[in-house]
Amino acid sequence: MLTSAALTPIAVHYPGRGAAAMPPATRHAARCSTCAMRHLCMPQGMSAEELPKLEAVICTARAVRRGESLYRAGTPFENLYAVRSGSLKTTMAHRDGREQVTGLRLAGESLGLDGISNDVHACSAIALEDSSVCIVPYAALKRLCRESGAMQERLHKLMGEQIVREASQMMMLGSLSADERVAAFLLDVSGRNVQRGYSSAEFNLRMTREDMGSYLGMTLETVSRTLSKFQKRGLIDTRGKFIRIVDLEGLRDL
Amino acid sequence: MLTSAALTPIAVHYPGRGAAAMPPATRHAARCSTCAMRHLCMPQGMSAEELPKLEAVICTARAVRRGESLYRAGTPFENLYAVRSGSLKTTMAHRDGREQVTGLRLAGESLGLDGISNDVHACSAIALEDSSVCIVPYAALKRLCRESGAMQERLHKLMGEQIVREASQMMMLGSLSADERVAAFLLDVSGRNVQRGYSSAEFNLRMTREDMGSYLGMTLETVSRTLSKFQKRGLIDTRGKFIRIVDLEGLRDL
DNA sequence: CGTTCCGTTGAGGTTGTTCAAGTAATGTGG
DNA sequence: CCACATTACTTGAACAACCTCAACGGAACG
Repeated sequence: MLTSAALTPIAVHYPGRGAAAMPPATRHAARCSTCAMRHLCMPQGMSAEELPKLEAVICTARAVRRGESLYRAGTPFENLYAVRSGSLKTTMAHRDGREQVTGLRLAGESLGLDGISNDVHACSAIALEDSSVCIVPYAALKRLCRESGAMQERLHKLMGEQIVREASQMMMLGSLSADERVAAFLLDVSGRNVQRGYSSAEFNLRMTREDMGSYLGMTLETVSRTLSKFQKRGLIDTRGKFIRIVDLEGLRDL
Repeated sequence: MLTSAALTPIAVHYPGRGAAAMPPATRHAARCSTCAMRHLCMPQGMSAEELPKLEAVICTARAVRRGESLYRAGTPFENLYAVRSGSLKTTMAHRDGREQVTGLRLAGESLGLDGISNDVHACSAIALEDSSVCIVPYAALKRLCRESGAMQERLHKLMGEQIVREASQMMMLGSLSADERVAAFLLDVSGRNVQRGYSSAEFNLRMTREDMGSYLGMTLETVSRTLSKFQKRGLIDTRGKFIRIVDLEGLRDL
């Protein structure tokens, strides 16, 4: 769990700015070993002698500006990533060019597993705000996994988690109404914020209404109308991309 | 790729009966090392000395009767499985009890990865016909993966494939019309048949219309109407659960 | 400070759902 | 092996949820 104070301000106190608002010194202090990477790289039970190897492998950082892609569908897969600050969306395209948002990654979460099956990325990853990621060369990580059972376990869990998360998303798309989907999405983001040590009630969702709609299988207009409706009912309080959940139970009950 | 002649009749020549139609002797002959397990367990590049270890770990079989569950959501995760004959669906439930079909597994495909993240299964797996699976104890497989890079690679690819498959399914649910979804589904099953050495044009889909609807995010009535429409247009030829694809290109063009 | 992108809201249309009835398959016990 | 019970599939008609098109106000950004 990411509880490092260094990252907290990014999401909570500088909601409109992202990583850019964090002073460079702080940014530098938030090295992988003390921040988001915990989640990917610091399984409990990793021995003192394994840790340095791990850090040697993983700790290269990369900045991605808002709108830029970290990787593109169809390009060779080489690295996994952990979001250090900011947030990204993953998208997938049809033959006919239609694109859909398939995922949202917040600070502390991992990225890039879609490339493992074919050595080519199946999705594109695009920054929703100026962000920074840790680069984890897959080949090196694989080697490490053969040396360390804890590391192997961690990687398996990461993949397993994504499998379950995507299955839940399929369920959501397949059997929930528009209202239910929006509510479930807000609760999901809220829950992930709690996991990462942030507020469950307030957050900045850097996706546009169109991104949300694409992710939730509906149009941007329906997203907007649904959020307005929730607001009228006193369930949430929204001002553009900033969202406060007022009645969490109310959202859960649909 | 599963090309064993022993399995072919199951899907092609005994469409109405499933594994039950195969004589017991044949069934016994179709041991893991020669059949479905290839896909899970016989990565290219596995050395002669690794192979026996592998077989020692994986080759326990289990029969699952139509309608029975191989595992249930919420039960402890211990094994992965490879479908040896027959087919299963995976389902996931909401808090409120609503169930949705989240996957279809044909002979040669793997099953159970949904349990890795939490050591508890997230889905249930239910046989669509009398089926048989190979049991692969996860703990033993993990050990093996640390000894064999090829095995590690294979497991990673399996998980990666499921991640990509589920992302595609999300796309389908999120942005395709009912017609497109049904067509995509038929093409998907057709393609998987080809991969497994069967006919791309003819197959028995043991799911009910309700299962398909649940999987595709629509009602059973819409599935039925859509299939009827495709039939009228000369795209497919259906008689209950048996489906022949007449105009593959036509389906691709929507 | 203008331009572009984003968000909101309304009116009307379409797709897919719901409810209902009837028919075909499947499985079971006699 | 047949008659029956059950489950699965098909089709129709009315309705609702969501989409499309359109117009406008506001925020973000160079």
